[in-house]
Amino acid sequence: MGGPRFEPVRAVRAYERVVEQVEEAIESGSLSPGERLPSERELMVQFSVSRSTVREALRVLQARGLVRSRPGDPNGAEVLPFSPATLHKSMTTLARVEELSLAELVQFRMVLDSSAILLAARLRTDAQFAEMESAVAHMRTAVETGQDTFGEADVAFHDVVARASGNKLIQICTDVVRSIVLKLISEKIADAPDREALMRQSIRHHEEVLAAMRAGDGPLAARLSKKAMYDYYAGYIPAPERPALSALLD
Amino acid sequence: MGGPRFEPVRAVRAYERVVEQVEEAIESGSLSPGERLPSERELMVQFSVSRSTVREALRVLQARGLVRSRPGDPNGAEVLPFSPATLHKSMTTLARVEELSLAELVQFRMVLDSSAILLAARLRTDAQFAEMESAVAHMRTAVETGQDTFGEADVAFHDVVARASGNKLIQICTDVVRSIVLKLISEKIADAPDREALMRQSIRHHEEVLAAMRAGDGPLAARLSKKAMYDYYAGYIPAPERPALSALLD
DNA sequence: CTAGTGCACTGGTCGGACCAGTAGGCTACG
DNA sequence: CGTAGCCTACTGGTCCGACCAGTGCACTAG
Repeated sequence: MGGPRFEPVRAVRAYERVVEQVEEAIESGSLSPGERLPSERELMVQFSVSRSTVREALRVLQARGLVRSRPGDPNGAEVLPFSPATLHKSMTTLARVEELSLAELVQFRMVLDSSAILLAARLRTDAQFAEMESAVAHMRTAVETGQDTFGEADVAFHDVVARASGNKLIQICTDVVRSIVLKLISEKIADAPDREALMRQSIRHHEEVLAAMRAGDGPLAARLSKKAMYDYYAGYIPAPERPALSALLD
Repeated sequence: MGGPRFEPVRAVRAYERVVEQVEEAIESGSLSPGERLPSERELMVQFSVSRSTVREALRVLQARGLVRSRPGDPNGAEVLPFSPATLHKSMTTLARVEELSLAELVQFRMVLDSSAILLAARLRTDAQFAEMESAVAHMRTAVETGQDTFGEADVAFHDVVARASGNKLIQICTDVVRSIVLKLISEKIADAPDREALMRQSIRHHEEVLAAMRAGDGPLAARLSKKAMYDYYAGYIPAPERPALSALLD
């Protein structure tokens, strides 16, 4: 010990340095969404690398959701506003590769959703509360008239709640996890024999949550929402995993 | 309406189809972590595309954290086990580009951590509980002896808890968000004038949480953990954002 | 049997070429 | 004079062939 600590000189590839520079420019704000990068042929001059290298760098940036390029576009690649698409992508592969069970996903939804409701109970605006009410009303009419928009209305409800929580991270993760869960069990839901009963029960639960929020009782609303989601999804989850789910219920 | 619904024929690029096929092979399990892809020159024969196209596809796969390639390796690219690295990456850029505030990140940690504790209170093994106790003990000795390992021990504690929750998603997200938060305020923490007082208070809070878990009172442990994290981080958060944070406290 | 040396691969980079698109300026027609 | 249509100068997407610096393994010389 003592003596100068030399760092291992990892061979840094040319395209990586291109990625770094562009990334830096974007994250520092000197390149804003909507702006255009120079053309590939221009970039290869500026970075003094070959076009292959420029293209590989652009592929990486594109994979990270930072830019998009369109063939034939007289301008260069477009700098994109951040979207949770890549977050969504990596979480989806996480779910598939890492064998995330449906139970874990639903459990995570319960956590996120109940927290969002707890926050929304205190921080929501009246307009947002009205949105929630109209979403639930929409759920009800969907069931009454036999329309197939129950799911959409349900999603809309939870979207407003997530927005009202004021936490973008909660909002994004809610969105991502929900879409994964829905994709996993969309067929099962459609085939459920007691589907209408489940929907009616769900509506009741949503109304109870709204009532608690109206009364200003955030913790109660949060608890109710966990219970609601548990009741809605428990049927699709293997019995041995249900105890872990119900462990979330106070 | 009526008539055949034609889908817009989005020009699908060659390298994308290569990506899809390899991704499919990996996620379906026919290509397991540790296995090797054929060499680039072999792939360009199998897919009958040029090497440039193969390389662009590999860059995308690499950016998604699915494979890694090393120059000179006689074997092809290596299929990687999933790692939250890309999740971490996209969340970090989210934090930088989308202006995720420190308050939101800490709030999210409070949500994740308290839920993990709620679950761990019921699902933990005795060995895991012993690990938690030893982590807290380590925190204490670090403060007593003036060692700089308080942070590590703290991280170790929350790591055990996340593991004990039995939910891999909670575990991964906890890890990612925590490292981002720590990076954001590592300097501030080191410079805090009342640092030792904060540490002692934090230890007390951890012990209270442990006591509640020992008593089997998960909800209490969860509530205490939220309070603990709030007290520990509130000082670093601008006053106007603190109400949103404390809204999580029951 | 071991230590050293090639060799036959690997991925990384380069340069040049062609294609199918697009956008905008220009021309020719109304 | 205005507009519809073409034309050109770009763009990104793909291909090819070449070279380099590494790596591992087989082979050879000790």
